[in-house]
Amino acid sequence: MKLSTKGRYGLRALIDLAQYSSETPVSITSISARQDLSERYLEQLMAMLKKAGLVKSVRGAGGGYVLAKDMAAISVGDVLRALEGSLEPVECAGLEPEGGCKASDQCVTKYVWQRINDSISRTVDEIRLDQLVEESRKKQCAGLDRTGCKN
Amino acid sequence: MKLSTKGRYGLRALIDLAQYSSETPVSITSISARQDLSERYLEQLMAMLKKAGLVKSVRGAGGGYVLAKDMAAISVGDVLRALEGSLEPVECAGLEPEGGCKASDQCVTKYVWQRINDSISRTVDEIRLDQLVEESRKKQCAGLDRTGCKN
DNA sequence: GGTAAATCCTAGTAAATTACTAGGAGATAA
DNA sequence: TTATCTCCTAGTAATTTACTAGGATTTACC
Repeated sequence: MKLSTKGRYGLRALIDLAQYSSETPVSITSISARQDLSERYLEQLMAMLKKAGLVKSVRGAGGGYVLAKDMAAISVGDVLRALEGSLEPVECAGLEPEGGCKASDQCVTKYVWQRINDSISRTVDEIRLDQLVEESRKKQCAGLDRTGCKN
Repeated sequence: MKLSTKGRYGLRALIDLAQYSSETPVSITSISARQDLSERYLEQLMAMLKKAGLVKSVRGAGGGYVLAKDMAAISVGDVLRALEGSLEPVECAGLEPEGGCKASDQCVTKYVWQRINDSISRTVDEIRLDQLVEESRKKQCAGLDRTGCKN
């Protein structure tokens, strides 16, 4: 039940992007320098966020990334699902009649997995990027030394 | 953010044990037959549950396992934590001053991990084994064909 | 037009983790 | 004494993770 580095790094990167975004796009180089992340790896995470429609890219010199929508319209759930795939703790928790096992409507544990899933979803969907950026400004995280931080 | 087979199989096994427990202990052989699980693997899971104080074992012929406490005193959280280790989505979510990163009190993402952690904990700690056994009896899961079910 | 600064795209890969299997030692009821 | 159990430690194939590597392409600017 651990989040991978994709989710951890990716959310950090997106908060950073939101915080530093203005008219001009923010480059991977600058994000990875501030957040102490591998440029090459971050590149892949940004590709996932782009595919999910959370960021837009500007190619060429002076290019980079900008948020594709308003900060308030992006939830932590959107970000984590883009990077981690489904957040369901067990696959059968979903209601898809295809992937799920046949016994699932008689299955007691399914009830458990579904409740865990619901509580995670509710939580991540109610935290929005603008809240985090606000919080970050308050805490003056800009100068935060990220060296060695894995979260 | 997936639960491993330890948590999935182990919870199923423990519900089965609770359902079939009486004066006589329940053997791994019988649980694994009903639940379609590997005996050898289940052995290891039961050892973890025993170490966590959730079940007691009776050695020798006619032996097996019994719950170490009342069903109502065992939560899904107890079971999953025994089998999966901490359920925290990210290590720094904990308050341990040792393992956590130094920057953690200025760290915005920590707030996110902590909220996810809290919601998972609240959910799994409020579901108790007796509720699941009750539910299982209602649904008559005894005859449920578990062949190939991975959850 | 050339160059530097970017994103884009695909592969490869070492390390860790998962999900088991295997082999036997020890305990106990019949 | 034997069959049926738990207990304990190792081993291991497959998968996943967390990157790194090598370019191709696009674009601003001189």
